[in-house]
Amino acid sequence: MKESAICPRLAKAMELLGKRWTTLILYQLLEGPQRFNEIESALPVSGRLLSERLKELEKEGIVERKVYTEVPVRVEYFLTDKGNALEGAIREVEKWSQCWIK
Amino acid sequence: MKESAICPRLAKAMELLGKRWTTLILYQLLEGPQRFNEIESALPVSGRLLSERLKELEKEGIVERKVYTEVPVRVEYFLTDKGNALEGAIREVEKWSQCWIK
DNA sequence: TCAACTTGCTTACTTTTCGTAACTAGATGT
DNA sequence: ACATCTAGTTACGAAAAGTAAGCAAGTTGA
Repeated sequence: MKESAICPRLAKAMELLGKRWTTLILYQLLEGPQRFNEIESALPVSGRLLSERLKELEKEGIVERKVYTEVPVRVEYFLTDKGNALEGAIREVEKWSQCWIK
Repeated sequence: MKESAICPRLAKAMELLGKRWTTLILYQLLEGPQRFNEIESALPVSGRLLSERLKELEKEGIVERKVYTEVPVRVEYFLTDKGNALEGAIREVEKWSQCWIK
């Protein structure tokens, strides 16, 4: 990698959001808190990748994880303030896709 | 891959925009038409990937390519209407990154 | 008692994509 | 003939993604 002329914050943001599935996972979570299996069913992403992405997003403070020790165990993921702040961007992409994707 | 519950248009959009470098390349082109080497210098992307991405974007009608047969040859890439329509989304991500990325 | 089920993952393995660097094509200039 | 410039392409090892099977913990059913 060579040095970049672009803003490092945007570069960092795109390093996160540009990863496969990440934005669709966040889009899914805009609907509200959701369980692992719910997200997995809603998107064509495998458990392996979903687990990986959710960990990354948790580490970045975009998503939080809450465990309910029920039977069987229930784990819910939801957006933090930082995550919810992405709604504008995600909605813009959604709008664009409605207008421009055949 | 299994079937997805989410809107196929958004899925398609994210398949494009979610690829590494794609959004940063478009961000760069928001500045105006640019040559291959200009984009390559502005971003930490290699010629190999830049070439690949620009072809994809051209195929999707998001970017256009114009060759000037000068000495040496000059090739400029610029956003189509479809590409420019992404400005809102890209600016939202930019704003988010300014507010939320350390 | 104990096999079976459920959720939320993890591991193992294959295929695809990426990153780095070297190389090519076409049109000059020296 | 040889070096130079832009705009790529090619080759190849490394990293990431896709697929499928396995696992732990608690509970239910026989």
